[in-house]
Amino acid sequence: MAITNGNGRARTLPKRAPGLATLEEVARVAGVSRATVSRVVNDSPRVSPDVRQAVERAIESLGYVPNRAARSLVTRRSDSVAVVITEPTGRLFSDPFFPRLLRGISAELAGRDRQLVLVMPESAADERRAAAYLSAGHVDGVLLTSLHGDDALPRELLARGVPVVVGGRPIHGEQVSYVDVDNRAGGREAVAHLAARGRRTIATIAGPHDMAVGIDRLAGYRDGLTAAGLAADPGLVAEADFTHDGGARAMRSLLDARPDLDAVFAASDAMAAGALSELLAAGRRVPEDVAVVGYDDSPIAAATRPPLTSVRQPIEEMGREMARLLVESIGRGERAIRRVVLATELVTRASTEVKARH
Amino acid sequence: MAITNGNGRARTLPKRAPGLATLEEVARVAGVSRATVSRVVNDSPRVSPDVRQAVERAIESLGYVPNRAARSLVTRRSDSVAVVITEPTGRLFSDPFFPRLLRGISAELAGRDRQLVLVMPESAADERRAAAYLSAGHVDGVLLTSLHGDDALPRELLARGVPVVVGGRPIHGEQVSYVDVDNRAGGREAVAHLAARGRRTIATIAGPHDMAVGIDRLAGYRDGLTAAGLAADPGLVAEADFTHDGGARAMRSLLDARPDLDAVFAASDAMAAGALSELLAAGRRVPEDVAVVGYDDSPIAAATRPPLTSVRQPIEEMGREMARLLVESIGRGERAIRRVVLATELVTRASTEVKARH
DNA sequence: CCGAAACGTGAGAGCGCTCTCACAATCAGC
DNA sequence: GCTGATTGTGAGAGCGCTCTCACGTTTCGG
Repeated sequence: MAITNGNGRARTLPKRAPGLATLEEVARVAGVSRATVSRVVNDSPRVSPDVRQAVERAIESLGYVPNRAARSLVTRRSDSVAVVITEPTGRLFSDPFFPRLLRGISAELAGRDRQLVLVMPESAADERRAAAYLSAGHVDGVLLTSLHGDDALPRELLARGVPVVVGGRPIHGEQVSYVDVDNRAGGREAVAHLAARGRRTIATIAGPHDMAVGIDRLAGYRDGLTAAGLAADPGLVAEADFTHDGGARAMRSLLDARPDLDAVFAASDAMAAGALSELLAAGRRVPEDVAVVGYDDSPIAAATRPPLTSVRQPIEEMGREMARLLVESIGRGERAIRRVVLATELVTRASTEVKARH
Repeated sequence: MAITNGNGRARTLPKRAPGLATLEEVARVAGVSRATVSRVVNDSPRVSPDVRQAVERAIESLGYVPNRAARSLVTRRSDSVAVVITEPTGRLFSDPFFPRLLRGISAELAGRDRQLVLVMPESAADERRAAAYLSAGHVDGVLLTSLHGDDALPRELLARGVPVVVGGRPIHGEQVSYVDVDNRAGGREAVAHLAARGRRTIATIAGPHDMAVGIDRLAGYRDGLTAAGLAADPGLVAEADFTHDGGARAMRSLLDARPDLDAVFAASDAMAAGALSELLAAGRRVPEDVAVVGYDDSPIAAATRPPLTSVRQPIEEMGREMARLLVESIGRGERAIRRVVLATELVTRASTEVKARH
């Protein structure tokens, strides 16, 4: 008879799955104590070689796997790390940033035998719940991505003593470890590339001013202008929201303000694609009349006509680095702040290269 | 002095984080027994209203959060669910399928108070490790996506008694619960749309023959031809690998075989975009000479010129449904096989609509 | 108004593990 | 050969929780 409690779960204790031995059983088979088996399992050096071998054989024959819950209970470690992705919209779906980042994180954590717990709050209520969950010590550390400027989560977690590593420079200079790509250098390089090809009136479609990527890529654009000896003009700067349509709108306003522009650097490929559509609709040839550079080197960049020159970021690497920093910080138990900035790379395609005439 | 064991972790037991009360403390504050607090926490009906209220007040004042490890240890439940994403390449990065799916899964699990453990094996060794991990009872159930035909994982897990729900119809008709979108109906609808606009020589760029999505969308294409009274011609069918370049190559061979074709249905937006580039390069006008339909309704579809008519899939919904099926199956403890197929929707854009002349 | 059933609560065991401590055996130094 | 350190091992406590069982109290039919 199935009696259920308030949760609708069966009340009777399920039996341990067959084949799942306990430390106790391994100890009996190996003819040693539980403590010794535990030492073997945890790689303690204080075990004699022959005993170790006997235990390993017993483990093998019983297919023993440690019970994480029991271990967690006593060590007060969960050996799991949360990845929090709070993305209202846009970037989450418009390019493969998150899958790549997750892949990098996952690869690094798997190698260190840590679970990856994914948290994707959608509403403010979700975020509250997530914060409570993360603060409750259910995970050993937290990886945060795409903070919006006023995000209190990292502060809260740090205050609770939960190790945190952020992906992307936090905008308000919070005292927290982070890994970022060198967005500023990427922007600078993009503009240098355009200037080297003779472009003199280089516009930019910047990302939102309240996101570090938006700010940094714009700063890089300005650096690039300065380096090339070109004048900055507010009429050459438009802001959009990283989306295709936003990019198209921004392009329209740039064309209104400066019909003479001969290049555009967009802070995302989606925006660059939108700008490209708009340029072609306005009768400009790309790259002959206007060269276009995107950012992210996403699949969109290869799919447009002409394909887009774009700034590639080492996203998997960023994920790996985040995981590495976090696990090290957990292991050491210290809370030193570390910052890692990874280099970008410009990928050249037809949107900036005028074919030689012959 | 920091003494560390073989793991390089601090040996001394960390103190429980301040503010993290135990059941015991709550019981003391509320003036009841541990068992009663447990009942309140677990929504047992057998608690009198006044006692319940007292306990809830104590929980509130102490900021009590149950320790999952301790609970898991006794219930033999982890209240966590693994999501396994095994994607050699391509789909993981070419469209936002996985982020959306994860979002759907995450939303559903959060509402049911379950953790989402993400597993992304990259190598065969990773997969072995993942299989061992998942079989060891560390999670209550497993959500699998994008199986390659010969994947033994679902069988293994089922044999171990681990509940499994698969995303996407398994190709070999495995006896396993799954959620899929109606790829066949989507293909049929795409072709019907083209036929209704007077297209008579409709080609298709199919996905790989060893993936259910490839097979089903092609079957839908054939259904559509039959329904429209059009003849099937092997020269109108090309196979590609879901990528942009693959789509372009397939388009080239289709144009060679049937230069008279007036429409193409591609089984992914990336392939449709590749086909589009190729068509334009070959001097065909889209949609005037050749109409193009993609699949997935990904950002690529909106970014091409002209934008692509495409088949939209309810991906978040699919994730939610997968999570729902899994959690229900865990809760009931039964292993009945369930199948859910979700409807698609055709999103019409300029690649199939010739503007009326005036 | 009595006995039985239903209800609300507490005591206590024990989930599987790690870690401290105690102790026996071995080793080194003189 | 004795003392003292070092090493390998086991006994045992206890992490925080859930669940069974026992028991006192209320409810209710006859």
